[in-house]
Amino acid sequence: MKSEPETYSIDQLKTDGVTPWEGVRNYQARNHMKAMRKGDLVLFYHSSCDPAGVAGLGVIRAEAHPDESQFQRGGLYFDTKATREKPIWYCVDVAFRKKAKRFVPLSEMRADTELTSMVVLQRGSRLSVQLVSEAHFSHICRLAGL
DNA sequence: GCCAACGTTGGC
DNA sequence: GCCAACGTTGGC
Repeated sequence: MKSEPETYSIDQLKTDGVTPWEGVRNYQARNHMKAMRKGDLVLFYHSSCDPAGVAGLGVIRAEAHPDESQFQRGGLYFDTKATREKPIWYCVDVAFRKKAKRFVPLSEMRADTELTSMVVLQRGSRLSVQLVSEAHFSHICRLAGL
């Protein structure tokens, strides 16, 4: 799961303990969240910053439920087409698990032949919620000391 | 249903 | 700040 640290960082998650992953407004990303199950592990990726990369580990605390921000009129994530009866956007609750002992920068991931097929490294990959294979996941965890 | 225009993402 | 990639919108 990607987040701009200026908006929401791994340190903020550590402070909060758990947070609803609100504001995702992309159907594919939403569907990835709907597929998540309690206890699933999450790589927390810092995007649009220097350096970008994997900053830590989260765990799914609650499965997909309606994203409250879609109902907040005037709010950044308000959606006129969404109703309580028929919500459009969903979010999962993500709990803090661990901060990377070693931050894994994107540049290092790109240089790593084990990770060449990882979704986040593909050209134009902008999805904020992506599937990570077991192999890539454990490799990143090794690099990060997680 | 096509596709141009536009907005957003996010690395560089 | 640039720009490629890509999703969405809306006219036709």
